Amino acid sequence: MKIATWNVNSLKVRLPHLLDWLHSEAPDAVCLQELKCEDKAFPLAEIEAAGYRAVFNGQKTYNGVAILSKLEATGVQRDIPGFADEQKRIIAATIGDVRVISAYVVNGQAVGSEKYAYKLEWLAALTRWLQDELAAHPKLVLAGDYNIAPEDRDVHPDWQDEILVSAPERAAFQGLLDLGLSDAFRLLEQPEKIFSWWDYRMMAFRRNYGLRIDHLLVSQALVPSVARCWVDKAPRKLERPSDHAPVLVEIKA
DNA sequence: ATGGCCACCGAGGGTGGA
Repeated sequence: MKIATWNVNSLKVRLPHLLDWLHSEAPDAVCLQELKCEDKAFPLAEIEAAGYRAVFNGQKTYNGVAILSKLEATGVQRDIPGFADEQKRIIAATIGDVRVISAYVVNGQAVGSEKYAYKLEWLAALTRWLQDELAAHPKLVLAGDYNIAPEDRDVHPDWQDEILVSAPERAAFQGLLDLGLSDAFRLLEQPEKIFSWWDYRMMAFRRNYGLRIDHLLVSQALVPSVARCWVDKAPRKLERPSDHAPVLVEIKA
């Protein structure tokens, strides 16, 4: 089973890239973030024509998440239960025997800002909810744009901002790992300087000035089955790309 | 020179992203 996460930065703009990529990579499930479209504008017909079902939680202009899958998605949950939030950042569904969550973590803008406080509150609520999800679903993948680079090796050294790498953000990421989740990417040998996001400016992609902020966390029951985890840089090289590249994990049957 | 790009909304520049 191949599961992917991809912040598409506008589903409308990136739909041609997404459809081509679904055809070439044929993932079993894809978690999307930053749809930036309302549910009524979701391009369901095009995605179904590509051989995928879709569940989604969209909003106008900002945020928005979806899960595409070849098999039917059941037990769909939108948003974090008990956490009042206008922003559409979570959708969860069961595909086969795996619980899949597509998460778009708050960016936070700047350390100490109101948005930063919201980021930490949101992550705390996510972590509380994940305890219940893990208890109910031993096989679970928490996939998404975390807006956190977990370690220094996940950051190009020229990154000067505190946001995305601050100690409280990294502690929140560790809090998710402490639930019994593992960063699939770090379960395996990896090359150095692998990133999942590159700024549109400064020729950052060409220079590989990036951050690894898109992650696939897997529950303990899945750890022995993780065969491969990688970033697919190909879509980032296309004309008018998302600033994020998709990240994939291969899970043995 | 403390920006540079991209997408959004909406009709032009402000906001947000990371």
